[in-house]
Amino acid sequence: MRSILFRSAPLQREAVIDAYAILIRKLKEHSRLQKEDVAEIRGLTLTVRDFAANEDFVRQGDRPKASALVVSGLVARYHLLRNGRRQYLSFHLAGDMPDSQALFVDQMDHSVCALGPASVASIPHSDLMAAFQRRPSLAFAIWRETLIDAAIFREAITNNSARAALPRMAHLLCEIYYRSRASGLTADGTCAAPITLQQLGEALGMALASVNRVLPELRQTGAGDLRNGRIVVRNWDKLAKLAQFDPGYLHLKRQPL
Amino acid sequence: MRSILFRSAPLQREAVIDAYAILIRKLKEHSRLQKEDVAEIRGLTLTVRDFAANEDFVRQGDRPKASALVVSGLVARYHLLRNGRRQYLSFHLAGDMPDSQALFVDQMDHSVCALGPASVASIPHSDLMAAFQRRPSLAFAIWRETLIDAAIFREAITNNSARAALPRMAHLLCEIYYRSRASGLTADGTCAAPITLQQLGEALGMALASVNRVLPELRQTGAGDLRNGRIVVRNWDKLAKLAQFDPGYLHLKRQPL
DNA sequence: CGGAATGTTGATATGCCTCAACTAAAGTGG
DNA sequence: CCACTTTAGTTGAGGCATATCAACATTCCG
Repeated sequence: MRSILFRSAPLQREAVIDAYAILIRKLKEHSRLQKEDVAEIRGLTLTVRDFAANEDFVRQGDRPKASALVVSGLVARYHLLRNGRRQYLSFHLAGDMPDSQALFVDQMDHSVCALGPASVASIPHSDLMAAFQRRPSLAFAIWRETLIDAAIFREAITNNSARAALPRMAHLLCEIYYRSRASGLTADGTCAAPITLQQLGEALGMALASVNRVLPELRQTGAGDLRNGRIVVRNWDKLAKLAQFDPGYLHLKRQPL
Repeated sequence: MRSILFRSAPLQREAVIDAYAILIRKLKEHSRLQKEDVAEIRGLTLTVRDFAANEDFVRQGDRPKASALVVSGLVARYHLLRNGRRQYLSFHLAGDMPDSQALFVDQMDHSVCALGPASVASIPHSDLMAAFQRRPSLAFAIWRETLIDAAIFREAITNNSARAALPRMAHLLCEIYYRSRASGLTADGTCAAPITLQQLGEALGMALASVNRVLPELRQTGAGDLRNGRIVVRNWDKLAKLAQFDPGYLHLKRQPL
């Protein structure tokens, strides 16, 4: 857990500037921001830190005094069960605030970790609360963000409870790809998704062996794939149909795909 | 769908007064309310309606202009799948606001229905937004409410993905009972839960036949039961242990059970 | 270069689903 | 109020999807 503050100054400035822009961009995906809102965001104190793959930055039971903002990389929330098993709950891209709930709920009921190497900014709750007082519309934008999170959780309940292995896996790939695309993180029908097969199983409620049977099956359909830490979409319509994927629940601006 | 407005006046007044008290009580379960917050709540326009069992009051695709507040009875959120199957997502007791997300997310991605007969109050979004402007702390209390909802969704992901049938069912009973108790809705170790076995299966991602095998199995442990639309807790410690139930995620004030 | 993490594949077991037939209860209309 | 219809609950037989266990290949990383 190295803080970027210990790096060379130019790099730090660059990273911090990016972080503001990334948050602004993300909130604009679903909310209208006035100039004043943007100004408030730029007034927030951001401290960017780099994390290695599999490093936790929030743990179940913590009482954080700051909220995280993903600047780059992929992070995930997960429950830790008694038997040591993990249940991954959601994945978060650049611009996401994977622990914004800690603003109003004292104790973390889950952990958050980096999946691959990731940069995460930390924003003091006090800064956010002060900004909310001055600009309620900024609070509403972040509230909306947490509500979309909830919609993603709901979809995960349905996905893991009501869909067979293949469509279930396809649905998760659709979701990550669609959200990546909305955030401008895709290229050539691919996006980064540094998820191991073990983790994929722990997200979908499947055994590792099953993941290793279903993923090649999905590959063979020619619709899409997950390989070398990247999602590859070969035929979006086919993949979405296979997954019964309807992006409405993401509440993003509709865009052709 | 009969509006209580068509009933005799005294009944209406009684119901409306109850509804305010119920919301105030509920928010106090996790948030501190100042006198001014309570006054704002009492200034909201509430319209109470009665619903029959299985009646929807919000539908997937709707763009509601008012938020619902459960006054009595049990309601549930659910996804409707292409094949007509339902996936129940969460259950809501008196005091809950099962569609508060509609305040900031335009279109409903799920439906809400009454499970048994239920009374539900409707609060115009405009009223709520105006109250939020005057009392940000009230907005934060309701925000917190939506964040606890999200925690319940997360737990459902874990429950339906990582637990076998018996503990899974036990966990849901624990949750509903624990929340009922926090809201003062239990008596003699029982609480109302007008859920059919079919619906129980559609909440837990289990086939009806499986529910009909696992429920008697749970009954035989002597820990708890669901019968005639009521949850019966015979041995809380045993039930909670069986379910691996840890109420932390509900973020309520801890209370001995 | 060695060890750990990740990915692959096969054999076997089993929990849960599907299908089906039936009972019991509840609600409805004559 | 009773016959009828519908909904809810029960139970059995059989099959299949997915878990579990195990051995091994591969890649990553220090």
